[in-house]
Amino acid sequence: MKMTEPITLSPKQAEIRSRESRILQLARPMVARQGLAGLSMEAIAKEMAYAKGTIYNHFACKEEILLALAIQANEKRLELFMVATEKAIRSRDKISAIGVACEDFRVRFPDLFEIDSMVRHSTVWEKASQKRREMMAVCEQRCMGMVSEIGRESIANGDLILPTGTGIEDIVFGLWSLTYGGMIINDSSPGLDQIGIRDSFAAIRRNCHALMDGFRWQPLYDAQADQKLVRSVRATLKRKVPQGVIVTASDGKVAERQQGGAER
Amino acid sequence: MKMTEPITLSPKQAEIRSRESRILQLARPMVARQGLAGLSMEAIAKEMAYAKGTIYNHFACKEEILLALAIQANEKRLELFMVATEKAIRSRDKISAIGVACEDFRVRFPDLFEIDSMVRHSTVWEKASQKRREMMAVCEQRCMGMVSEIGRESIANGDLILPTGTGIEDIVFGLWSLTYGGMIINDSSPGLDQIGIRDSFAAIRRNCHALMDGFRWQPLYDAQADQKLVRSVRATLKRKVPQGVIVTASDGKVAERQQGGAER
DNA sequence: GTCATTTTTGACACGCCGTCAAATAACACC
DNA sequence: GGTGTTATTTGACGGCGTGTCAAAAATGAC
Repeated sequence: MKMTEPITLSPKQAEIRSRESRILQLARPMVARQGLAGLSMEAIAKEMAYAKGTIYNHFACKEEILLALAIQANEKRLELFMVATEKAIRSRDKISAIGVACEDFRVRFPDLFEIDSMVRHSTVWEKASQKRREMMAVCEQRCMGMVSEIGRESIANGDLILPTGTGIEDIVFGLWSLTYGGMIINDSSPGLDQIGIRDSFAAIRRNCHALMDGFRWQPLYDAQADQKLVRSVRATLKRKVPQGVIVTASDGKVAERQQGGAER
Repeated sequence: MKMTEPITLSPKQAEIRSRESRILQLARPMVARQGLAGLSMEAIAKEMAYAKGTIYNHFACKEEILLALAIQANEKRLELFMVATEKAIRSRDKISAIGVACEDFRVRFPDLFEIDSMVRHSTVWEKASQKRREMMAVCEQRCMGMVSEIGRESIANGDLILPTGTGIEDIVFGLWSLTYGGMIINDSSPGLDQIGIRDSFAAIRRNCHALMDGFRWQPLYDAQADQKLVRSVRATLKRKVPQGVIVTASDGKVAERQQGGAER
């Protein structure tokens, strides 16, 4: 029978723990290059000079690894959300700041963005373990919840008045659809810019504002003010969140590993 | 050396042609069930009682089959667009009608919807042949183009005045992102309705209207009028487009095969 | 009926998944 | 250090699938 967690880790235990994140580190570029098919348990084992079985001790299948990476992705995204909203005062500005954070995430962690979207396919989702699915769900709720909270703030101080039959979640859902959907379409629609979309991020941002304007969420869109805010949030993100990877062990503990950040 | 296309097909030629669509018919449910991984050239060959090599004569790889199905999907969607807009008079109503057509497509051809989104992944897209990719791009442009055209109509008669720096394509892109993104998120976000989204289609529709309202696209949203329109379009679609599959041979010829339609 | 051309066939080489009994390493206690 | 127990690692194995290609079979023109 297994006792409760020991206070100190034996050297062996520690080695096993660290292996977990090494696997994820190796897996990430594989997935980025070739999708789920490019992620090979065999290849990971060979690369790490372990037998295949050892890798399977950590993750029961490819999909588990993918989900673990997706969880990292959402943690990173949430981190960006936090940093982005720090300085904003009016609620609607906070929403805009989160939009910029989404762009930033997409640009600076394209592989994580991709992984996050892969995980949504039922064929992946269904193969992963209950436990990890729940962890993922929690991550997602935290992101959504943060935006909803800002919305409620806006309602409380009178900046937003909901039409009857519409909840703040519906609007959050809309902003999210617009942002996420726009990015997916932009990545995958051949000749979209040919049709007239030069800067798809700008278009997405503009559309989010139109959506909020449509609900008369105050203060209404002002091109100049928006541009200023976008620039400021981008600068903040660049300064406070250097390139990096959050490595999460399966037990939920988190370790940070910086890759290219100039500052500590 | 090959001559130009003969006017009449030899029996053998005809058999080969028809095999093409039989393959697609078989492939469709496979993909629907298990995604790309569930689509097996081997299984198709076995099912059809041909050798594997024969299947490879038609499609160089799984991805080719998937793309062929995606093309069918887009043809079907365009058909729904056409039918849906038939009766609308005001441009903005036509846009709403297309939104309803998107819902209808999602509901009645969920497998095609899924296939369409699978094809967007770079790992699939890149493996398919140039030729088929172009066919797909054309299909997509036709759908987009139809919506843009309606937008231009609105501008021409004064129902919509674009802000400077915004093109009609940007708004179309927004509507599309909202609709497509919303459906994807709805399918894949665990516990979205738990958070408060009961009827995601209604939410998407409402958000599309908010987006248009945000651009002051006339006539502005009116819940009653909208509900009436939605019902009417749904009825029209059900009547004029019974369940069916468009089967397209690789040469672009089209054959229709009805599955469950009561009327011819 | 003959022969050139087109089409089909299925064995083959390869790669990967996930399993599991046996081998090895770690540890706890004397 | 020795010994027995438990935890971990190993890699061969069966299964499934891809994509190829030389040989076999079918087709059709004369």
